[in-house]
Amino acid sequence: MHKEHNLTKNQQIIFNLIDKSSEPLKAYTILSNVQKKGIKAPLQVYRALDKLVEIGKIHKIESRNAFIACQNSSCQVSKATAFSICESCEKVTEISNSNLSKYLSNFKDKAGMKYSKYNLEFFGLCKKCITK
Amino acid sequence: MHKEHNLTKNQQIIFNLIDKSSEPLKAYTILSNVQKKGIKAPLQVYRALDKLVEIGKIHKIESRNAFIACQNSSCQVSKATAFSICESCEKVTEISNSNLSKYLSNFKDKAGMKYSKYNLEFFGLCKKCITK
DNA sequence: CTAAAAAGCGTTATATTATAACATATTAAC
DNA sequence: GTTAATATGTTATAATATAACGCTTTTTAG
Repeated sequence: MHKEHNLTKNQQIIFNLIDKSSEPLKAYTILSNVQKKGIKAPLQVYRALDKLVEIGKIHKIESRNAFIACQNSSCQVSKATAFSICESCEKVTEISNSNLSKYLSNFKDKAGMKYSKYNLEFFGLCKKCITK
Repeated sequence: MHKEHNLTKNQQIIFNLIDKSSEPLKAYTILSNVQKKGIKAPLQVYRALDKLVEIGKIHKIESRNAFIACQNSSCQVSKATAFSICESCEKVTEISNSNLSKYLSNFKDKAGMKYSKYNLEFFGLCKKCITK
């Protein structure tokens, strides 16, 4: 079992929005969607995002500057993340593959660097978009 | 053999700067360093960067919004990139490991997506920083 | 060759993403 | 119940990136 994080009000509002979204959300999209709930400033959004990323409830898709909810119950802290990104429809899916994560977590480069984290983004066309 | 790209003046100026740098450079750092050479506006920098990325002469480190020269003669088009990033000194190295690239290029996820590209960033502490 | 297409350039303005700084409030730990 | 840590609200601003326009140069195909 992992530590339960009791989200604060702002964190909960923002997590709920991201969690129910079918696509990654950008910070200012989030802002415009939560203004009716009293979150008025970018910084309020970024602070909540920072915390949610830190505790692994959401992930940042670096190539898109957007955020999605963690779809992988085992990555409570986001130290090993992999995503597939459709370059046509922009659908993003978190990849949960123990073979892949094992391979990458054990990867050693020749420079002798000690890795504590990785992020992998695959790009291509999803099934739907291939046939278009 | 791959296609030789003749860089234009702006592209060459900017590539030279990135290539001789020991660390990833940000767009506005680049701008301030090439103003004496007549490149005055952000867009001139971004256009050159876009092209240099497209032809594989440089790569963007997504987590840092910064650019480094390709250190891997075989990746003329940047479709398969991997980097190690030291979270202490911010040193970035391009990983050139045929086992890794083979593994990732052949990776198939269960969603049946066809991948044409990937980018992997490892984070940790480099040898120097571990002992500090 | 040479005309047409493609790529690049220079410039101004502006959009988008993210953080600094400061005062106050809430929560958790002892 | 005081203290330390975390979170909040707010204003301002920094940092990153693109839109739109007109013009020039280079490449390509006939």
